[in-house]
Amino acid sequence: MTKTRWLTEDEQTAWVRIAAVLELLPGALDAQLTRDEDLTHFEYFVLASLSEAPRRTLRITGLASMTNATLPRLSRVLTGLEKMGLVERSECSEDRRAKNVTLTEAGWTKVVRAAPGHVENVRGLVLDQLTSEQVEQLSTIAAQLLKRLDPEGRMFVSTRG
Amino acid sequence: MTKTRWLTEDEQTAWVRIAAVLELLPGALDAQLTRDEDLTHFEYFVLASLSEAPRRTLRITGLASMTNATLPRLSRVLTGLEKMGLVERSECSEDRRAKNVTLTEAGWTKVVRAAPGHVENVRGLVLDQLTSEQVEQLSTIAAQLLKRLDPEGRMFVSTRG
DNA sequence: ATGAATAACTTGTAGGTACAACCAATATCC
DNA sequence: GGATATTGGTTGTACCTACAAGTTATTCAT
Repeated sequence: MTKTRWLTEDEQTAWVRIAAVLELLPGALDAQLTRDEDLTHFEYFVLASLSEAPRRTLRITGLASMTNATLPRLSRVLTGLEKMGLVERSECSEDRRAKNVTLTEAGWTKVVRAAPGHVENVRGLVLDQLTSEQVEQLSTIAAQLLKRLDPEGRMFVSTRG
Repeated sequence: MTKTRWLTEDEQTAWVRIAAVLELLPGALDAQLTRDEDLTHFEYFVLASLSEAPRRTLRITGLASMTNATLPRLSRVLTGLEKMGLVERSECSEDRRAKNVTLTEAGWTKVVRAAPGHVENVRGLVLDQLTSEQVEQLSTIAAQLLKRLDPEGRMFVSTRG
């Protein structure tokens, strides 16, 4: 138990700002999607992840890992998406304990329909608020933080394998 | 309805990383506080906000605005904190509709006790992962984003009035 | 083989948050 | 000064998420 290294004034200011962004940005992302597409950001992320997977299909455990969801949480979200007709569960031929989830045609249509508004929102809230140099800086910073937050790179799938 | 400006490859990479940080960092902040102090990050933030207020007292509406909480949410969280003996409600003399919340002595002790671990965590997860130049960059970037996310500066109280 | 440990999901239950409805007090308007 | 609108806060209800327990299938040791 060593002595606490308190924050300098600049660090304090930086952290207050960062914490505020962490508090506000997720809500702003959710708001647009629920308003326009009746999807939470998490549901959208699930659908988008499936849409990029080979055959638009993933194992449930794999999807949970990629989306940082617990298995119970994902299980229930999938049930909801299944009721909306956006995804389908099916047996996994390789491991009979496991199940696959597939994006249905309606699910694919939904993602395609939702993507432009979401992208506009991301631009409006973040990318267009910054210079391209700042976007570059933020990208580097985020990558740096993820070394600690996600050492195994669970949240990065095929992208730059 | 104009044509969508899709993300460039660099923007895409940046956004995937940012979204991952948004997903993972709040959980990591919560985890330490609930493990070590049995407080959610939001509860800690409420207590910390009170601890910095004059007379350690605030109007409930003001506190809700500062913490980006809805009134119902804050009301219930305060009930919980009150049951733990960390805060107290009292009548507001200026407006009899309103109520004040005050940090109790036990609440003050709790914040003082919780702060070092929380600060260490913030250092370990964020500040110490970056160069001081990057912290500076991130601070500027966050300020830039808050112009849009929090145009009235609700989440900034006395700090640099 | 057969029994123990583990893995992939699902479901029971509890706690948290949002939206809407509610009550009390103040401000407004004629 | 009395009806109406607005503000401050709490509570009812519904949904969502977490933790723990349960179910079925696989693996591994003997």
